[in-house]
Amino acid sequence: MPNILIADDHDLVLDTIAAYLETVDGFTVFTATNVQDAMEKMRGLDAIDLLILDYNMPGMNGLNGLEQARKAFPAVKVALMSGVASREVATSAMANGAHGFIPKSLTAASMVNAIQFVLSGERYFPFDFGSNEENSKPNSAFSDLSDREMQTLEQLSIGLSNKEIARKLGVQEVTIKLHVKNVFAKLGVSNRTQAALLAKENQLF
Amino acid sequence: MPNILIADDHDLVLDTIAAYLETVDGFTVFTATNVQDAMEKMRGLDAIDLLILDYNMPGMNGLNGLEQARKAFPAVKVALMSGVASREVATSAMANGAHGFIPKSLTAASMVNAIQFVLSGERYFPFDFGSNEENSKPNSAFSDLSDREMQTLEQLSIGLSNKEIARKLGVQEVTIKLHVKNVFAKLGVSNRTQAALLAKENQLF
DNA sequence: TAGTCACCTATACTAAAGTATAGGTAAGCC
DNA sequence: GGCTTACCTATACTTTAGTATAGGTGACTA
Repeated sequence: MPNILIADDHDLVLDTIAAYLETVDGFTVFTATNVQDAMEKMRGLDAIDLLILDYNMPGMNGLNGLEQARKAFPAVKVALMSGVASREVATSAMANGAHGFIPKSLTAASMVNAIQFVLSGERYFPFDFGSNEENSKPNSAFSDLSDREMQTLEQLSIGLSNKEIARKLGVQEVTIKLHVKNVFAKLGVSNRTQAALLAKENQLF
Repeated sequence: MPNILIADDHDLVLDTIAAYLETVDGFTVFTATNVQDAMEKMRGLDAIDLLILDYNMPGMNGLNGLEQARKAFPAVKVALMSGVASREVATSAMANGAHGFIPKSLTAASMVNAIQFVLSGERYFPFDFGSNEENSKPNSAFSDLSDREMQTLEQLSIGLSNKEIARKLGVQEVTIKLHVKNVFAKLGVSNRTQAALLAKENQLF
């Protein structure tokens, strides 16, 4: 019953996935090799239930391809697929209207499950995805911080001013300014907003 | 093929879900009405592939029941099910070794999908779960922003300075300062860091 | 046509943020 | 004892951030 259009510039990947999906239930699978090709075939076929887009593909330009497809065919469910994308990319894809994100590390059976999820109206996001790399990177940067610098960063990440932080930690404002400067240097950022965002992204507090 | 033990203290819920799952493929379903009952039946049956625990059930004590089951039967996959739990509870359940979290708001078909996901070795977590309450509040605040104010907030949320934002939007720095001030007032914050964090929390960009 | 709203700019100012340099204290280590 | 490190403070300075007030444009609307 469901018609699926899958777009990937690697023919080998495209063909094997398409072949596998064809063996499932009543899936009918169409293929494309880039975004423009996909859009044209969407217009031609007119009965696609799910569009699967490879993230690293000519015409995608980050999430532009996703946006483009969503605008042109608001009724069609769109899932992104990638072998390399970061968790950040994946979540922002979901935030931008994707109905699912399919990492290529999924088993074939799980991929079918994910697709059926999306087809049934749910949204699919792999729970474990990307929690490894990003939990190893930050530690190396944040672990350089001394105790006081960490405390300063914590208060800074609530949006407090230097003066407020100073009062809270029981020291002079100049001292906080010093800590703040050191935190910037160690984290490689250039102002407090960036520092706060970095801390938030790595869920330090 | 797969044997499933489902535990819930509401007989009506328990029976209907069990009956529905029995109709699927080759599922064999067993039932229990509390944690102790479930543990005893696990020992007796000895061939359970998946244990589904209701979060609000005698003997659960928050996530204690989950922990108990995980320790006694490390090889058995455990999923939590709940109609009321917060997103926080759900994520901490996952962090404590649950293989899946099933909100009772799922459709029956989606529940089967989720179960099959877990049975195949993946972990399932509903993507949208708990994002309603927290996304309803902010919209009322953020929707007050004009186009330019929204664009300013977006750049501000990357950690750019007023000067950089001005260059990027092709206007004078004073203009950005004006927008920034208005954004603060509309969002009810007192500096750019707080504004950026608020935007991040609500996943605006 | 008068009113409203979003937008942009200008001038002027106060407050905070951020940088730089110097120096002092205490604790731990080879 | 000399060395390092984390910590705190001081003075002095430049740069942003943030506030306030005033004015101009164009678009849309009662």
